[in-house]
Amino acid sequence: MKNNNAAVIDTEYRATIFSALGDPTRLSLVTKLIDGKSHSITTLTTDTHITRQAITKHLRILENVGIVTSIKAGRESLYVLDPKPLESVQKYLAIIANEWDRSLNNLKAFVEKNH
Amino acid sequence: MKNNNAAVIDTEYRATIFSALGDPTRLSLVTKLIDGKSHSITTLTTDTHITRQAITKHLRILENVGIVTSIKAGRESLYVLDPKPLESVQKYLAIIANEWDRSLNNLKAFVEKNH
DNA sequence: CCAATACGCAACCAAATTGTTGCCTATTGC
DNA sequence: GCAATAGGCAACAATTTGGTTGCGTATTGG
Repeated sequence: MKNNNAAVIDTEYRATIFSALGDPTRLSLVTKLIDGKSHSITTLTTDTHITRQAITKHLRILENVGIVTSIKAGRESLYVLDPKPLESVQKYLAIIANEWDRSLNNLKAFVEKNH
Repeated sequence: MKNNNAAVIDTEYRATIFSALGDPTRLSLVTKLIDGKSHSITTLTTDTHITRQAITKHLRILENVGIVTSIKAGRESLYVLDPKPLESVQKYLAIIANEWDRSLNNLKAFVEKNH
């Protein structure tokens, strides 16, 4: 195998999650949705300086990567957080931190062994 | 206070970190740097389908948000990972997951109390 | 019942992103 | 010493992003 394909796919997937979180508007939408309740688009637009349509686009981006889900309720579209993708990348970042410590310890051991 | 200002600043900061991670090329650069060692730009460009200049731009983006640091060594520019910003957003995501659980428990308690 | 509310769709725009190429300078090792 | 190596800078192009406005449809509550 020229390149670990599963790892590449994971990288692509995680990048889409990070990318979805990489916008202040979307990140504050996520924050608003932490309460576990469902919120309509209009509700999520209040206290915001941008238009409902812009918020709608951001919500679609979050929905496309699975960070939120939506259901129609009458004339409203209700959005709820789904933390699974967030947990996924959270664990990934935790692993990086662990790997980092391991790498530093290995370097330290190497240096001490050869001093 | 119309809006929690510190929270907004944090949101902006975290969004820049997530945005830096929100690109497959940059995410794989981070992966290559987990070994704790320093890597030159040319080294980081091998096994990549894009040019050295493109890699340089990505490294600058990572450097601007503090995920990597660079030092000049002769004719080389050596890059090293700095996991602090990653730990910062990792903890943030962990908090979201916790808040989520708390919110769901509160909802459950509310429903049970009023059934 | 009908005005107000909630939202979708599409066109459009400016700015940012991602990549390229060309060229130049500095460093190194044979 | 000089060719090869490492990388910086700038200009350019294509695509994506983040936002707007205009307008249409569906639902609702008084």
